[in-house]
Amino acid sequence: MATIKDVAEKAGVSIATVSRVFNEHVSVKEKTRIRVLQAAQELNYAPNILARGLQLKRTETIGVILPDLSGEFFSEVIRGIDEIASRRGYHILVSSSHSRRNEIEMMQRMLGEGRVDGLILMAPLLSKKSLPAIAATKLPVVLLNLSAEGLEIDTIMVDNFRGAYLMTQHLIGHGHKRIAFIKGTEGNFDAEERFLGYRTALEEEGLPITPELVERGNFLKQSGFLAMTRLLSRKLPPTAVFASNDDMAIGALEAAQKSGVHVPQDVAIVGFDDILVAQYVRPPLTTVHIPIYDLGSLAAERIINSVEMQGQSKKEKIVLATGLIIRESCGCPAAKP
Amino acid sequence: MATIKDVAEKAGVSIATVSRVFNEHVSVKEKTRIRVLQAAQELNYAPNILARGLQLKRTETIGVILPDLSGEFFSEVIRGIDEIASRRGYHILVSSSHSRRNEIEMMQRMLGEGRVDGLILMAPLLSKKSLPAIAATKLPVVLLNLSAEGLEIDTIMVDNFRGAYLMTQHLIGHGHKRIAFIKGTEGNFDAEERFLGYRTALEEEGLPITPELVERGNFLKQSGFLAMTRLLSRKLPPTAVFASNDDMAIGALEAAQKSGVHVPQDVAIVGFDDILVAQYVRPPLTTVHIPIYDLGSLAAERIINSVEMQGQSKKEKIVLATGLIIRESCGCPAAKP
DNA sequence: TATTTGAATGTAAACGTTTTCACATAGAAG
DNA sequence: CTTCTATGTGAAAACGTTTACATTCAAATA
Repeated sequence: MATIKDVAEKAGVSIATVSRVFNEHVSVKEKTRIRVLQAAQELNYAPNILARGLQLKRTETIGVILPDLSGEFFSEVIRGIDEIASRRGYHILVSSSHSRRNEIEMMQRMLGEGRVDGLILMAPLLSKKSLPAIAATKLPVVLLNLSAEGLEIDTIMVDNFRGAYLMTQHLIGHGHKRIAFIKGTEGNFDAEERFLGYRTALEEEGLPITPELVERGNFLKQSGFLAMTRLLSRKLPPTAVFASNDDMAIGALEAAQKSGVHVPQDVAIVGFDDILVAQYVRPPLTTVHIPIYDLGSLAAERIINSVEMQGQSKKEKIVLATGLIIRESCGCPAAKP
Repeated sequence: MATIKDVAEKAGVSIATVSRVFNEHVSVKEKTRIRVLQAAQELNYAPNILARGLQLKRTETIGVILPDLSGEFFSEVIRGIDEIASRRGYHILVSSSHSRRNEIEMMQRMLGEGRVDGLILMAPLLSKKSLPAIAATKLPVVLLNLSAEGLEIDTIMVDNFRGAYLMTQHLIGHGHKRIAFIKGTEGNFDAEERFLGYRTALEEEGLPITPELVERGNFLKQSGFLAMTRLLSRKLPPTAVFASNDDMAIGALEAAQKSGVHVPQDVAIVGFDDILVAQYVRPPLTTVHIPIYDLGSLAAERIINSVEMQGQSKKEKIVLATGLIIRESCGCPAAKP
């Protein structure tokens, strides 16, 4: 690869001048500017980003740590991030963390290595204890779907609580009294918020929270299937089931169909996330919509602003609204989108 | 951030020694090793990757350029890449190109800037003319789904031709004589291969290729819908429709249902890709399965090997097998997976 | 003409590493 | 007591940039 030195030599100038040309400095004569550009062109020169980054302490790269790279959810988030990042001239360095220990460690590494200018961190398993460490970092960080109450950290969240609350109310509105809940991964922030929404709605309506109607799950389809199977075997099975995400809801749907239980006639099933498949499944799934793409694009927007203001930007807590998507699996007559 | 110098000072050694400790050099006394590690720990030191990369001319990062970041397809590819990359200690730098000009330019930049050790390039719009430039690069490149016949470039492809060929034969086996085809994006490599498979099968069976049964499309659902609408308005409509991908097939399905045409009784519809939704749609879509995840993981495997052998590795052309997934939309009686 | 000014360019230090080479120390061999 | 050989460590160059400061040179001013 050609270096700035080669270009300087070929153009008969010093490396300083070449640098100035490439950084669009004012004081360089038009004639030499052209000569340098010409030489650079011929040598196929591109400034080495590492050397530049070392000098400037900027890399024009933002790191993204996500819990998992599979599934539609995360691809949407990445799409949102990438769209904004590339529009503003940034690159993105993606990593997926697979465990709790991993999350922290990757974060530390990314921040310490000087590889990225800022970090978008979606770490639903992160414990509250590690948050102060994040707040203390010099590098800008945006937290996705994780509360950092009272700390100086940018966060963007989805209104899990409200979504779950509204959905539960909707089911109650249908006249259901025995509404089961399939929880998400233990310790996962979103999972807890959603459960809270469910509980609160029940309490407000004066309905009991029956432990035998609250099942464990881990956000995977399979666990929804199993949870539903257990629910159906109860002496008094539920008349409605609220799964913490669509994948589990679809698993539950399959379990019901396998047992000859009709949805929504015998039991209503609803989910959360509004993934693409939700509308193709039979019956189409009533669910809570999350603005996934916006989650990513907003995060990118904020982190880049923060980077360009050198961390002087005011920290914000943004909560994105969720909304019910009424389809057929809750027992409503077929509704148009 | 703490630098190697700070650590050296704190530990009372030279920076060379610190460096040796972190690179697991042999000749450093156990006692000083511990002392250095201790100091590093206390200062929360992590080697600056830019400085190291500048010196070593390695970044342990591989670049990934994909045509678009939306949709299940690309998220699967990325997942495959990331899985292998992180297992082998590499990071991935993701970019999506939105146009043909973009593709080339991004590639050039990534390669020139020293940012990545190797590049995984999925650029279905890349013209053949730019391939020699790629072959000439020092940095390892793996091409995804793009033929580089006769050139010294690693490529990994999916057997589009065979998949389309088999699927067409399958439809012929059902007794169809008027089989329509909805093409993919003009100039897209996959699109062309698939069309070729369709044509070849028809020719071999002595069936005519009727121009009025070959419709344009662009791989988006909407275009499948429109193409199907046009097909249904023909004097002699097709009895089977083969869409170049599942998204368009699903669009076609919706068009048929909207016109009151029954699938598969009145017309069979099949797709290509085997995306997740394909199995949830009614009727479940018969399609061609592509090992998407493997495409990514194999690419990562190869590029990293290539990087670690400093480009001395033998270039290979790998073709991944595709296979029919028979569901109900082709008229076969419900088949178990 | 001699001096000042300002624009254009060059010189060299700095960024944080790795690594070659040289050096110091200590024990082994003569 | 010298000389030799390991063994561990340090000094300094190199990687490719940016930029503060120094220099040059021509035009403007006195």
